[in-house]
Parts: sequence; structure tokens; C-alpha cells
Amino acid sequence: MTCQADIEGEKLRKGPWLEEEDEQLTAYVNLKGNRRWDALAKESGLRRSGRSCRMRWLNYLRPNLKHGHITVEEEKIILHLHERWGNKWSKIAQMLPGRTDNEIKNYWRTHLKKKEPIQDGNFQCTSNKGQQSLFFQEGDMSAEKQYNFNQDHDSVSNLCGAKDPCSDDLGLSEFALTNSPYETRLSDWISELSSEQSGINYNQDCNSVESDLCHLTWTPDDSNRRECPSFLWDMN
DNA sequence: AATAATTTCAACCGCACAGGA
DNA sequence: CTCCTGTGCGGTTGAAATTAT
Repeated sequence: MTCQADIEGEKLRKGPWLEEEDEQLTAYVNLKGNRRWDALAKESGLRRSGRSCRMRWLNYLRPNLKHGHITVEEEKIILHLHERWGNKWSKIAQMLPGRTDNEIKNYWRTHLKKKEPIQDGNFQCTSNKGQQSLFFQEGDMSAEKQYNFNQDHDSVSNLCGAKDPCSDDLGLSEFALTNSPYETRLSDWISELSSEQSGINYNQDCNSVESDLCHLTWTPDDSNRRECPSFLWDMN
């Protein structure tokens, strides 16, 4: 292993990561955890800055990352969420498990920027007593996907396929990763909601989350319609 | 086949913020 | 309260890959 004097004496490396650097970083993150990046960078002997290590880990080495192409559903979600939130890439990334803010940002800049605003899709967000759903509907209504946010969340596979169990052909089954960010976030949200509901009624145009059915829609062309309450999506 | 132009995306940078001393 | 350090976020860059001529 490289001693401290060697590390400090040499300039920090920049540019593309080598395979052995990836392996070294992965080993150290598994050993020490993904915090204190500066210290980790020094201790590991990598001639990289802490933030460079962090970036590499978050955008490339982290487990459960998807490295494949962005799916059609993901693209639609990116478009809609970008229209809704703007360049809040990290926030958008939280809605797409396995995708990084950097990846989404790059994808949007290279593929989607010219497409906005879209006209051929429709999202429908439904809240029904502990169950949240994000419907995705094609313009011709022929294909409808549903991402369910079930309170019992026995499986993240519930995130898709309630109306179309055959959605695997679109790669949606990849959402069903155990301990995925999706599931973690949903668990957090659900427990948060449960505790809030003990003392707070969440009143919106559609009455409250305790109403039997709160049907909310949001489309690019219809901004005055009822919108999903931001707390549904704001997982921070 | 060679070269130029364009596209893609990994990586870097600056800034803002939070938390601890 | 101030300063310092670490982290997160969004914008930008530039090398590599791809496509066009």
C-alpha cells in the first residue's frame, strides 16, 4: 500500500478511472462505508480526491445501479418530472431507482431537451388511503402502466403491473430490487405518513388523504387541474 | 479509406449548505 | 458567532465514439 508521504507528494489523478482503481475504491467503501470521502481517499492509497471517489462510487460503482438504456417509461417520467420540477436532477433520480442524477441529466440534455414539452402522454396520480399510484398512459390509451405505492409494500414488484402484469417486457421488473432506493423511500414515506396522520389532516382541494378516494391528475397541458401533493414525491 | 462534424457521457468544477469544533 | 470541513447538487467540459461527407 502507498504510504501517506507518497500520496501527498504526488499530484492527484484526474480523468477516467482504471479498473484497479475501481476495485480498490469498492473494497475500501465496503470496508469503511461510503462516508468521509476525503479520509477514505487518503487511506485507500488512491491518488484521487475525496469528491472524485464519491462521484465515481455514486455514479458507477454503487450496487443496484442500472447501466442499461433508459426505458420508454423512464424517459416519460423524466420528461414529466423535469417539466414539473425543472433541473432538480437528484430529485428526479430519486424517482428512478438505479439511475443517477448525472445519468438523467446527461440523458435529458442529449435526448430529451429538444422534445419538451411532450404531448403524447398522460400521467395520473392517485391517492387512495395509504396507496399511491402513478399511472402512465400512452396518448392512444392503448398502453397503461401503473406504479403502485402500497402501504403493505410486501414487494416492490407492486410498483408495476397492477393493471398490466405483463409489463416485464419493458424492463419494469427491475424495480423489484430488494432494498432498492424506491422501497426505502416508500417505507420512509409510509411511516412518516402514518405518524403524521395521527394528528394531522392533510387538506387539499381533494379534501384529505383520509378521504375514501382522492383522484389527482397532472398533465403538461392542464396545469390548473388538481396536482399530486408534493409530499408524495418529496422524499427529502 | 480518410477526414470532419456531431453526439454521448464520464468526470470535473464551483457553489451552497450543514454540522462540528 | 465564526471558521473549517465534508457533502450534495447542478452546470460545464472534453475525450471517445459514432456518423456524415
